[in-house]
Amino acid sequence: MNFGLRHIRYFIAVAEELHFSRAAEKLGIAQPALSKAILVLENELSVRLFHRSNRHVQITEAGQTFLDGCRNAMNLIEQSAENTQRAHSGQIGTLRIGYTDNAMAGSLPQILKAFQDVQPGLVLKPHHDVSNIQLKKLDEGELEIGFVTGPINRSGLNQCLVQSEKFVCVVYKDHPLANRKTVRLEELAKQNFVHGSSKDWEHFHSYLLPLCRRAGFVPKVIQEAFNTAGILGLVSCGMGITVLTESISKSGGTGLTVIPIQDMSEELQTMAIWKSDTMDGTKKRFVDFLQQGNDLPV
Amino acid sequence: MNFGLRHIRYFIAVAEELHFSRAAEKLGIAQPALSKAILVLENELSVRLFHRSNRHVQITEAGQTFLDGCRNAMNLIEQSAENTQRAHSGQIGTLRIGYTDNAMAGSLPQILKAFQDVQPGLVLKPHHDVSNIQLKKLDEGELEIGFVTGPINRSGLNQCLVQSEKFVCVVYKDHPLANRKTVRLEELAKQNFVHGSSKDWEHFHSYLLPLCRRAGFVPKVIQEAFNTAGILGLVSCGMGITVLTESISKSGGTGLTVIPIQDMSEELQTMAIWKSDTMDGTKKRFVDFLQQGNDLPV
DNA sequence: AATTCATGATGCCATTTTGTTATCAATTAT
DNA sequence: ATAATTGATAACAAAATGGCATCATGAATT
Repeated sequence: MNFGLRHIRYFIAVAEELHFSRAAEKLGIAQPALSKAILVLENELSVRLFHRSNRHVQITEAGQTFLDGCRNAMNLIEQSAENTQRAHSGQIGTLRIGYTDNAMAGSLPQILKAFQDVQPGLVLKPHHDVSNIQLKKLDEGELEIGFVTGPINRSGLNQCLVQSEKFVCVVYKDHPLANRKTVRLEELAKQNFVHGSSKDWEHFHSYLLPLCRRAGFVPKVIQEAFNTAGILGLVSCGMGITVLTESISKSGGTGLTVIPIQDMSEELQTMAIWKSDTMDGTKKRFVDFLQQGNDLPV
Repeated sequence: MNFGLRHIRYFIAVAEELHFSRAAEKLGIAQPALSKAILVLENELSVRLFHRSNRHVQITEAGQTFLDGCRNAMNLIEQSAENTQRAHSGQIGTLRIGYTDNAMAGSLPQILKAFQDVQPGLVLKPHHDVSNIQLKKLDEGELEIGFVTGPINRSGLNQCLVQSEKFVCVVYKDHPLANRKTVRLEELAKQNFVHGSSKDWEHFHSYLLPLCRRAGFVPKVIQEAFNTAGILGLVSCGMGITVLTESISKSGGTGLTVIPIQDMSEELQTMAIWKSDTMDGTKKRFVDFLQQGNDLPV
């Protein structure tokens, strides 16, 4: 098997014309070159592909078999080269996108929808993961884009602000604070907190806890849940209160009261984040779409 | 699209190893040659296929797309080359075989069955045609093998005797001759004959008529039919008599009597026949199988 | 029968492609 | 800081491909 695409192209031409001189002309080469190329191919396969008399050329049965295969292969390769170029320019492809509860409760759905409208050739595969896991998956190439709680300070990653939300206090509707218009953070010092589990929510906590510490207390956590729905469920049945962000706290359903936190200027930022090397076409398209001007390289 | 199978092979190797030096070693070439080949491929496609840092090589998304296509194409080509060789050696393929009523009523079914048993990879496609048409189709490459009434005297065709049968007289069961043990050919001079239509049966007649002429008469044809079944049908309902061969006259069913013809040494020969150029593998196998020693080249 | 014609094969040389060795440049590990 | 790893580059060698002139053969023409 030591022939090339060139031989295959020539073979197809001869099979189509059944005439060496004409096929050679069509290929833009001289007839002897074509004769030689076909001979090489025949030797390589140890198969006679054409019956040639000096009057007529006809394809052998084996030649016909080979022709079918060659036609398919050539189409496949051409098609594939085209797809490759489209994948390169980002017209087709797959984008694995990580998201947090915060991102999905906020502006991510609209972003994905809008992007799909502009780039219908791309398949988006969203994966729900907390920020830490997303960072790991980005590193290991299991995600192209993450939507995480930020900002992140890590080299090799670029990011872009997607949303910024105030923290709010969520209590069950019979709670003493339930009818307050606002609370101050330090008022929560003696409350029982429901939190996300330490391991998975470490990232979120790393933004919230310093603020509590600044307000002079460490939250008294009496219960942990694995996700937002779990936290809000525990809150609504009276286990305690929690602090989340505006948009996500809306998803809790009845039995809950959301109270703005007074004098708290810090917001929880959700960032799109991606590896700055390996900028493939699809990723580039998505990032360009996101940025529309407001890049924040690390 | 000006790259070759070589580039594709190299690309697959690099994609598998994700390491130029190792891939080169595996391919049995030096690393710079491989680097250059991949660069050529990338330029040709205008697509970066690998992200290379000095420490790691990873495939791009576009590269992955191309890899899939290349793998398929390579498999296809390798598979196809193999099939081509098998087709050449006659292990696989198709054989279009023409046959006359005589051949099919005689030994052809056993021949085809026996050949299929020995060469299960070959597809046999039998076509019912009178000898003339078969010869034309052989010429035009629409048949590989014909089973015709012979012998044939034509250059470029080889043949091989398959069966040789006595002529017999077929009459309806109430016919005056019906209870005779044998007849002589000249006794049929005054009988009404049912024949095959002149055009299609010309070939059969060209063997039978000279024998009648030698016996001193020209058959009085009162009815023509298109095929053997038609002839025997007309005979059985009393339209006349006919002369056919032993085996085929057995297929006529009731109402008919078959009478050997006395003192008639000539027999109707059925020959396998094929073009002597264009000896493809499948045809060669079939011919070798048929001959088992007794070739009759023209 | 002799001649011409059509057509694929062959020999020889030029050009292009492919490959090798030595070396560089950049990055990581020690 | 130094050594090691690894892909890219340069210069040259080998192999492949292509072109031109010519040959060989069988068919068509005279």
